[in-house]
Amino acid sequence: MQDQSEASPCVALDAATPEVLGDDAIERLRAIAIQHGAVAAGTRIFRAGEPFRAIYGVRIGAIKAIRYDGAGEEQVVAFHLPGEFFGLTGIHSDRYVNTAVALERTAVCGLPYQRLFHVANDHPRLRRQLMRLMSGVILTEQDQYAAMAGHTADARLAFLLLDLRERMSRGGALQDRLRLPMTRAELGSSAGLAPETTSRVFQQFRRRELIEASGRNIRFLDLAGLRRLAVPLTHPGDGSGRTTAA
Amino acid sequence: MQDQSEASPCVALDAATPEVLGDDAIERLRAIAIQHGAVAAGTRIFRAGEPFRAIYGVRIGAIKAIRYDGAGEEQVVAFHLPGEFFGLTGIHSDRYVNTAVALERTAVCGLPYQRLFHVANDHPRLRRQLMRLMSGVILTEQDQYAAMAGHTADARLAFLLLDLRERMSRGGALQDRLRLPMTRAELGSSAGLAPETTSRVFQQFRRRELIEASGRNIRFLDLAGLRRLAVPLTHPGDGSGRTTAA
DNA sequence: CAATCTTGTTGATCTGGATCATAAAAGCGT
DNA sequence: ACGCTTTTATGATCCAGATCAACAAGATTG
Repeated sequence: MQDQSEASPCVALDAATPEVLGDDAIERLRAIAIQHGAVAAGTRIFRAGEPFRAIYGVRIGAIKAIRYDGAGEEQVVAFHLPGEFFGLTGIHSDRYVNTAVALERTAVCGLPYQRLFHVANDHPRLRRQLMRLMSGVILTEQDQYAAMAGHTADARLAFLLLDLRERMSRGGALQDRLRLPMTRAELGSSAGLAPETTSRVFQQFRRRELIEASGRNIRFLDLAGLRRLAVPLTHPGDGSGRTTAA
Repeated sequence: MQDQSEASPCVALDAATPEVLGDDAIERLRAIAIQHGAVAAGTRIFRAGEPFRAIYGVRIGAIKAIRYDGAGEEQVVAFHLPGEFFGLTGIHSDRYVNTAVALERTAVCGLPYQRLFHVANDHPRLRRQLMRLMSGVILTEQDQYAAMAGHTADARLAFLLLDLRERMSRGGALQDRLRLPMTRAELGSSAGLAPETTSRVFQQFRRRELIEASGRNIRFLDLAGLRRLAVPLTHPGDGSGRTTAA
């Protein structure tokens, strides 16, 4: 458990700073958080059907949440990046409904739900933060849904790339280069597209000089062009004029 | 505000009975709940961008949550039926992100969020219930997403019909007849399909004798057949062997 | 460093569903 | 009951993307 990288500790519940939660809450969260060591790509954090115990935060790496579609075909439901939480559907069902798999060398931390709930009993601000967190997940989910339903392959992937770009540069300035943690097939699956289509759309983006891409390394060349292409997720009146999911 | 029909009062937070929450909590919830009178089809409960004040529960009727896609095209994000809550994305954003429109003569009740939160301060069980509620919404959203992404029009609509059937017979026994509160176009939009396609799939279902349908009145003739067709949402290990979203 | 396996690319073909167009029904207001 | 509007049905055409297939390029492993 050599935590040289203290990046995105579990305690930073959806960017909740000590000022937001108060020192005591942070302290107690730190006490119940289970910092798991880094695991290799392909490791399952939990499987669908297992009893629900804890919600998880990503510290470093990336997670995919998948389901097995009738014929055993894997379907990607969501990606989870550092600073984000997953496993929340378990609260309702008392079981995990998705299977969570590490996409690369990944470290997560667990917040046992019962204990988390107890801590929240003493900290109204933590309660508020939890509600915000869950609401944010609903929002992201809806954004995703709205962006995929009834739109072209280019629009979907442009949306996804811009979304990943925002989420992969948590806190820091937005990068114009990034290394995708997932395969084309996984990216496609999450957008309801065949792997071949995903690959072809990437080629198209390259030809149009919207991005550079060699393997999983992406470089954004023309953000405006991509945004024009992507499904515009207008959240009117939020003042920031932002277009992609938070 | 003549509430002759006390069906699905706002207080029954996701099927939370007095035994679950305790009498006092129920009492206080009742005190803050705002029972709105029935409104006509087409009435907007709130608009995207408006400041968030309350979450809403459907008492009677039905709601569609919509977004306006770039060109002003309306996209249905979700339907809300009696006993269900909506507007929860506002918690995160402090603004409503969807527009909520009554599909038919509809009565809703509002739970002002700040007050709800205050009540919850005194009632741990209500807090737990709220978390469950939000988690359940995330789950439903994901189910929807997984059911739509990368599946055929038949599969999507079969899923939707079965899902609506379950949700429209809250509590009571499942009906084999039901009256859809939405048009083909709205149904299609929520599944990412063109209205024409929706209509054609309905015809196909009729020919195959899976359903009877005259206008918005549906009669289920062959549930097993529909289920075979629909995207199977296996939630493994939940014991009930249920297939559609909760 | 081969040998193997996974991932990514590209081509050819085929089809499900969008789109365009038109007509028949339902609703609905008066 | 009568127009008027909205919704539903159905046909014809077209195209985006799935599917099948083959291969190139990285990764991984012994």
